[in-house]
Amino acid sequence: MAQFYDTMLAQYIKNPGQRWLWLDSIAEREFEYKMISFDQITAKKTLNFEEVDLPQAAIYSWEDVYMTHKLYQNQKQNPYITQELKTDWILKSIEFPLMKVLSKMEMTWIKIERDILKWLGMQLESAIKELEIEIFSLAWENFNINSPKQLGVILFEKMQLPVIKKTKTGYATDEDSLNELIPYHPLPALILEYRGIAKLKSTYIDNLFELINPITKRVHTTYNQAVTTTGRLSSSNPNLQNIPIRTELGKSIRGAFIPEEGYLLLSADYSQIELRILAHIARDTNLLDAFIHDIDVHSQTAARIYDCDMSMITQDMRRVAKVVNFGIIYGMSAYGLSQELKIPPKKAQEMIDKYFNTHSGVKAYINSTIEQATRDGFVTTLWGRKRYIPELKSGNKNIREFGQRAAINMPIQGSAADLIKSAMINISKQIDNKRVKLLLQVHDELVFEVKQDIIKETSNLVKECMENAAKFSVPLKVDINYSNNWGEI
DNA sequence: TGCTTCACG
DNA sequence: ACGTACGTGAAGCAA
Repeated sequence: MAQFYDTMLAQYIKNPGQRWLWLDSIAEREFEYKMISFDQITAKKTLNFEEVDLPQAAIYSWEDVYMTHKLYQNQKQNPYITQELKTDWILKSIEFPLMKVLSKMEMTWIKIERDILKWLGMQLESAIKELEIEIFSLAWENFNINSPKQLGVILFEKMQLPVIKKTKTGYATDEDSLNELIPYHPLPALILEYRGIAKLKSTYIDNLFELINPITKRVHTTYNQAVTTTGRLSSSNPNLQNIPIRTELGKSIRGAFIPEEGYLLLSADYSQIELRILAHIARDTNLLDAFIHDIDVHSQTAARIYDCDMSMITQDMRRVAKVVNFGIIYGMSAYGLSQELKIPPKKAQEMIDKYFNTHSGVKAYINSTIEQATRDGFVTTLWGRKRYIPELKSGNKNIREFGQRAAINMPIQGSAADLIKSAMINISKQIDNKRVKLLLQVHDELVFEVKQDIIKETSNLVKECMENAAKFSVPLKVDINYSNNWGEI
């Protein structure tokens, strides 16, 4: 088997925070060499050979080959990549093999039922029209509802509604602000409804429609392997990692994603993966206990925060605890929690104190991570993926505190990314590519297209692979679902 | 191009 | 006193 190497991925692993990973930027930075750009050799940005300056084009081609090789040599001698074994390991054991998995996923594509999408689009179109009429009559004039600027004038000047908060450029009209205005006037609620529908239509129906290949009836996404600072993938054109799911209307859009005739869509998602990883890294007694004994972790956290028995926990207490658990992973402040829960900052602070009093492992993890990150200038995942955080040394308190939150989050989010990447590589080696196709990765979820008659054994294989992708001090749990569309999964 | 808003994990 | 939860990508507006 031929050796694989990719200079861009190596550069990414060396420092995922670097903004420009394209060869020309790296050549300029590392070798102080300015490469000829594509635009420079083609007058009209097309590959029309009559308009190409051939001697220039020859140099252009040579540069691509030569600079790639030069960079390769440079990386091979770089003490960073040769001496730091773990970083080298990430590259060889995760990123290079993953490259082949992703390329297969990109070439497979996912099928879309055009008629469902078209029908939904028409429904939304008429809903939007009706809302427009209602909004314009309440505002006593026609205006562009999509323009935050024009909307601000209507709400805060014409209607004299109280200004909740401001942005750099004017009045804030985001969801939170509009929600607070609901008691004063019927307009804000209608605007929110309009926005929700308009957003779904333009981003997830109109755009998606244009990206369907008329012959194959499929869309293909691009997986970006070298963009995030934590090691996650991202997806674009279209972004299939943010297809709606949280509302009924959103879910109906997922219903248009269907499998090939004779196949089913199989979805496998890690349950509470980031909290499990936190339990493992922080060795927190409470979290370990919850996952080892398969106790609902949010209810358990609620019992600690409210200092009561698990049997006393209401739905609302559990909801609050869930917000706290997420907040911990993001390094939240009392203020942030108070905003999220719409409670006074003082109450939020009490809740956080209570959490840290009962979760000393998590508290110690946060403190030691910030200390280590500030000392070393970087954090790592369990697999050794690295992220530099220069913000930690900033003289600006806000920037510094942002660095601390990023330092708390990256080892958790990044380890989850490493984990699912390993699972993807493993699964790909074990499936029959004609009958089982990996289509999507959505951070903690994998979606496959599976021939109907082997759905049971494939489910088991995928579950096994994902749950055993790492040996942690807590078990990993994967939920499996399959259906004839992505909406019912 | 930058900003605002909002979809997802 | 100050700003305030991590990581993304896309659409639409305004300049």
